[in-house]
Amino acid sequence: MNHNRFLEYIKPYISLTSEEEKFLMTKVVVRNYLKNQYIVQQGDVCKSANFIISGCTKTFYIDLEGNEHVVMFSVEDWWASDLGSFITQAPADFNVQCLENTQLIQFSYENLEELYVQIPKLERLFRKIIERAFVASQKRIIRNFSLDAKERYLIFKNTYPKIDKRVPQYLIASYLGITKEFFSKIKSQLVQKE
Amino acid sequence: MNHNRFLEYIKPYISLTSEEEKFLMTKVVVRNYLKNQYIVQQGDVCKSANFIISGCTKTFYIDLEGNEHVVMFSVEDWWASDLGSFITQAPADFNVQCLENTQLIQFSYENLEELYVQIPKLERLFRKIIERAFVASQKRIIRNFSLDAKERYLIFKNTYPKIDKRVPQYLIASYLGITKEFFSKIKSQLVQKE
DNA sequence: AAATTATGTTAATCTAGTTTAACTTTTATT
DNA sequence: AATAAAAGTTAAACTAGATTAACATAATTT
Repeated sequence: MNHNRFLEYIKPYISLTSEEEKFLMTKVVVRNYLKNQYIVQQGDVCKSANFIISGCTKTFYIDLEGNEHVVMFSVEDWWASDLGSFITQAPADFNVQCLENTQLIQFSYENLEELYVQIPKLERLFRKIIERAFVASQKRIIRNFSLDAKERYLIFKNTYPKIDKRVPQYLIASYLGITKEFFSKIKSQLVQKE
Repeated sequence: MNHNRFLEYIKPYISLTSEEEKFLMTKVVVRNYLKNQYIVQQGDVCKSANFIISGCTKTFYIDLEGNEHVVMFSVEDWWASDLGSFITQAPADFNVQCLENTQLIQFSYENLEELYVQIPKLERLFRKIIERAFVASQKRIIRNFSLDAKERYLIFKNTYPKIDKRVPQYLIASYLGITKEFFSKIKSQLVQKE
């Protein structure tokens, strides 16, 4: 029944027969992680594509100075993997860590390759998912260049109101590319205006 | 013969029979643009996926203050489209303009959909291409947050030495997210160190 | 309930990068 | 060849955001 969430998720993209759905289910693993556990560690190979059934993760990078930079947050119906590491099976640049207890559906690299062969429609599914992710990523680059931190925060808050309330504020600051101190300043300015 | 460049390009990803190659060729158009011409205009729908045979383009965004922000450069063997507009067939956020006379292979939206049906391997091809593009885009976001402008420029110069020499410097500044004046300062600092 | 530890705020000082403006060099156009 | 337009440089004044540091308020752990 935990698979259902994934099967619902893919319906707007492709339709599978019930046999295909059953076969797919035999090729995935449902796994539970506790808050603060790592799903992927920088330097290790990301062995599975992870779909979130419940919970919340941060994907982040520790730079050479030891500073943490949040690349993305993932919640229900989204993915939490180091895709670069997964597709090349090379060491990960990013960490993925649980911000809450999190339940995942995991596609191992080998099983997903097999699924692509057995159910070619899945190529289409993942093509479409990644197309959208790429477009969002490009737009974020542009926003980072053309908007100041306050504007970026307002867009974030509007786009992901649940995440804004759900994760520690210093991680949102990191996602926005600013320090927690400056983020604090921005928020107090926004409160005063109301 | 202009198709050959594309057929070579896809070989690392998928292998097509010669019938498939021929069919594919009937579904694309080769088109020539002059320097400064627009392939895609912000506000219009991006009607085709464009593969560059020769030439060079910039993909850019004009913000509300009228400032230009370069999202990417594209040269031979790369793509020059507003993918977000193409996949949704909604108005483009970005412009794509030729920096040189440019020859393209164009896949119209309808023809590409048909190609996906007739040659399902193409789903795999485009999945893999976009996976890589997404990974590169994520890494760029992180670099923009964790490195200063000088470091970003050195990485750009190393990664795309040809582009560095091929396009106007003020566009590279825009791609790096800095002003042309500050870019000029950085470069003179780098020259002095040698 | 006390004590840690994690998270959040405020304010002073500092800096990477912007803005403005004047100037130089290169490239296109007549 | 002359002129205009586009691209690139330099320098002074300025600002968004970083840094440092001290403090405040949750949230956990003992």
